[in-house]
Amino acid sequence: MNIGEVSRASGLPAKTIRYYEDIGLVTPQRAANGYRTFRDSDLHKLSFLGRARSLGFSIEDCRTLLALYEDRGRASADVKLVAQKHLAGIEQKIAELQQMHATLSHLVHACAGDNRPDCPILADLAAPATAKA
Amino acid sequence: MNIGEVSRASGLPAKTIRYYEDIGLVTPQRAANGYRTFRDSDLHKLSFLGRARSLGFSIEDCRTLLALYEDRGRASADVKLVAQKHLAGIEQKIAELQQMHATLSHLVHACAGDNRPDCPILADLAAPATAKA
DNA sequence: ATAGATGTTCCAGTCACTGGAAGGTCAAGG
DNA sequence: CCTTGACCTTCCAGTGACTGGAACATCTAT
Repeated sequence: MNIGEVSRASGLPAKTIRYYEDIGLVTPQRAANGYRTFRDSDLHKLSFLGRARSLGFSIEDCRTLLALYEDRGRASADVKLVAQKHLAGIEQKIAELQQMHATLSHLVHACAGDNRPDCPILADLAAPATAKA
Repeated sequence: MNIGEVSRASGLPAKTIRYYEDIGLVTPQRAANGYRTFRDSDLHKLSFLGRARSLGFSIEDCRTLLALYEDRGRASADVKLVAQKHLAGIEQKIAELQQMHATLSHLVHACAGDNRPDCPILADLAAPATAKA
């Protein structure tokens, strides 16, 4: 398979696939004309990567997960640990975003949004330490 | 005030303050020795920026908000629009993260986490389109 | 005089791509 | 045989918002 075909099959942009080769996540073979030639196993890896990335795993996590996937003697505990750490990171990000959301939605609600200059949003940004509402 | 003092007062790292000068968000004066000299208004701006950034506004949003803040003839509607767009972005990110969280926590839960190789997490990553649970 | 804290600039790296330029290769149609 | 268009190649630069570090100047206190 050429890169266009694996791109369609994996859902990953060709640019991304080349990048993954660059950083050593896949190692397609080369045809005589210089074109990359992907085996089924390469496509499989790329799909794995696409799915792991879509769950928010970092590239380094993906590298680890891929290595574990290919290690038939792995301990599932190792996989679980990677996933749990990532899960904790996600939870933290959600909490941060929810905090922002609470503050911002409160401010947006309080803002008239008309043609007058008075604006509680700007007032809040300008006066951080002040108690509000 | 020198950069160290405004750094302590604003809570922003000196590096960040220099960066903000680089991109034109603040324009401190210079003393004869080449040191940056910050006025109260500069510190005020930096605090504003720090707070806006902590609410997740992009640098470009911050630039807009700062301009609106300093425009006494602004319409609060303009401010509100910026905030609402940002709020929508936050809501989308939260939704994405919650989707990831749901999938991942399900998988983590299903994984024994022992020294055997069988692992539903890897199984899921390897078989994306398959129904699970 | 000197030590240590503070300041300066500039360059490079982060993360995971993404865009674009400049050019080689291939299959189909005239 | 030639051209057109789709596909492929490499390489360089940019994204966002800093952050780290090197190499050097300046200030403050002893």
